[in-house]
Amino acid sequence: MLQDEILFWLADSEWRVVDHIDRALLAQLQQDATQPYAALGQAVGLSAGAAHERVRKLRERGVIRRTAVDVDPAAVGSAVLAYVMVDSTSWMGDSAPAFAALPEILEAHVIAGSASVLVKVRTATTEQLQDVLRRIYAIEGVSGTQATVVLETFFERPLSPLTADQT
Amino acid sequence: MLQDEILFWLADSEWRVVDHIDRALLAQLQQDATQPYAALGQAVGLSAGAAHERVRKLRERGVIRRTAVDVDPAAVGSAVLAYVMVDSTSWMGDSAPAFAALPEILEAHVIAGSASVLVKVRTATTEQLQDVLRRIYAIEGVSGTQATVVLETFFERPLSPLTADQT
DNA sequence: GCTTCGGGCCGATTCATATTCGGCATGGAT
DNA sequence: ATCCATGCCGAATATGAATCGGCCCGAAGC
Repeated sequence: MLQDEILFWLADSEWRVVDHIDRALLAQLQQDATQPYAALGQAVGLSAGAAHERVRKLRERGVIRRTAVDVDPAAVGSAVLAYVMVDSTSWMGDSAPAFAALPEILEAHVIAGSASVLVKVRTATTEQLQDVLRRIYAIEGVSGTQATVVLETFFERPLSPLTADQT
Repeated sequence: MLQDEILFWLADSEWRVVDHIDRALLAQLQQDATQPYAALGQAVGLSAGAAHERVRKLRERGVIRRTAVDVDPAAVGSAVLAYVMVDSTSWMGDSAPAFAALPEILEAHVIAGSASVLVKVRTATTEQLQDVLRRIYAIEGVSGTQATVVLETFFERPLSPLTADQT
């Protein structure tokens, strides 16, 4: 029945449907993408073949963007996490490449509010964090930075496909 | 040679080594964890069996925490992204479960600075965001919130294991 | 109301890949 | 100098991915 399904209108004028079974599959695959399709199917009440086909289509449609491993930051030498509010004197809308050029920057967003860009940074030490701030400051249009250092991370988790349930 | 390797001293008094080949493997697996071990091995100059063994150990040691799919937030109805600074009147160190209980909260960190907790939130609409703020406000000890709405995301990417290269 | 068509699921088959294993080479320690 | 541990290779085996034909709907058209 259609009420169980969520419909999305996309820019390319195409309807895409993600029903509750797809959501359950996505939730499973966010937990563990290495489990066999047989187990996956059983978890959502489908045969292995049907589960495989649905997952294939979710990939094809771009709902699943990719499959990747989750690496412990501390294990590869990035123990310091900070969020940086970036102030600017000019329009930052085209500055994405400048931020992307700094590998320590994990996320960069244009935000509403007094600052104009918010970035998430991971480094090995606070000295390296300072160096990243210096390089951010060197970006065209940047007039200032305000760093917030994380003392302890409660948790970081993926988006739950099961919660958001209205159009 | 030892100079090529990064050594980490861990709390449990055990040395763990992540050398440059491990880093290359991690980088590959962050790009695409579905590729066969044969391709993986070729990418780093190892046989499939050796690559398999290294990856197995990286999982065992917890360097690889899990393998998961990356889901497009918009496709499952979470188009609004916001960061929320949470002010409090008391020690928030034990409040992790209270934040974790809200599924729309993707990250929660204790921070240095005027606010005490920083959370990342995804919802379908701004109305739902407001509801999340209301629920955050209801958490014991929370005295105020300050939300910053993201207008455009430049990028979100995984930590690069190749950059952080000093102890 | 009946027929046709398209979509989705199932179950089995085939094929690719993961996983395991024995053997060899290297480097460090006794 | 020898022993031992570690890591790699290449092959054998087991497992699961990917494919395919057939069946069962529900919707659209006659």
